[in-house]
Amino acid sequence: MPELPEVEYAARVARAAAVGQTIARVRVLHRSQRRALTLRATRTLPGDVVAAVDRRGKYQLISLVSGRTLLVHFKLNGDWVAAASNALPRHARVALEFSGGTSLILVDSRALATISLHAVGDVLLDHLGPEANCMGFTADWLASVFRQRRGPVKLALLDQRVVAGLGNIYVCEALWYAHIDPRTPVNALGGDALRTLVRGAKRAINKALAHPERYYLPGGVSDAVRFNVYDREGRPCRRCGAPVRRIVQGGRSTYYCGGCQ
DNA sequence: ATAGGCCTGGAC
DNA sequence: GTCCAGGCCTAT
Repeated sequence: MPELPEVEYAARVARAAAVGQTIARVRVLHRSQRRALTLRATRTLPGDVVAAVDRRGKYQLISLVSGRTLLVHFKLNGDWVAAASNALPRHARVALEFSGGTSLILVDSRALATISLHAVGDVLLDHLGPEANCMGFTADWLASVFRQRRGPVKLALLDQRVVAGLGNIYVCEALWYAHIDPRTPVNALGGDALRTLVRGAKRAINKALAHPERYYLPGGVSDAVRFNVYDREGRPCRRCGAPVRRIVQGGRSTYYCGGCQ
């Protein structure tokens, strides 16, 4: 599920379920989780208290009263389930159990999500660019970054050092809003195009942030989800009617309108 | 720059 | 069976 809007929504779920709670036990339920969250680390968690939950890009930071941080990344399929009992949902991978009897459970069908524990004072996520939905993400910033890079704009926007929080869907949508061909080399984009691009990205993100619940409906995605180009290969562009095309860039699908982008 | 790996499930 | 998947890391 997770791109920036979904992670933002999930962080709210985690915040409501965990802040103020004392960790009683951490259960690692899939061995892939041990790569990031060692047995040694999990043993030090009971007794610590959750102080805050924040989002940065597609990461979540669970701050503990001890000053340590649990850093969470959902990758492709991760999500939180707040549970009131000991019953584990399908695909439960890690359970943070609290002293009051509730728990916060990482569910992740593909088991690619990671939770890692970091010491007091560790510098985290300093490689990330400005947040896609914040003031710091500007055309001037893009201009300064693109001056020293090359390659298609689609791949540049997926790079979290350039802008934090955009994934494959919203990069495609942002470029559609901006009328920009995803294959355009970054050095070919002038100031006007960059301003339009920043506006397009914020529009795509903010539209999704306004309806974060849409990915969480049981049984799949709701009818309210109407991407303009993502996953619409062959269907008419909602703006000009030309068929939406799919190409592969960096090994991943890019959708765009061949008529108006 | 590109491929491969991590994992599993769903669509075909 | 095959191919695909909203991410990121490492190796070539």
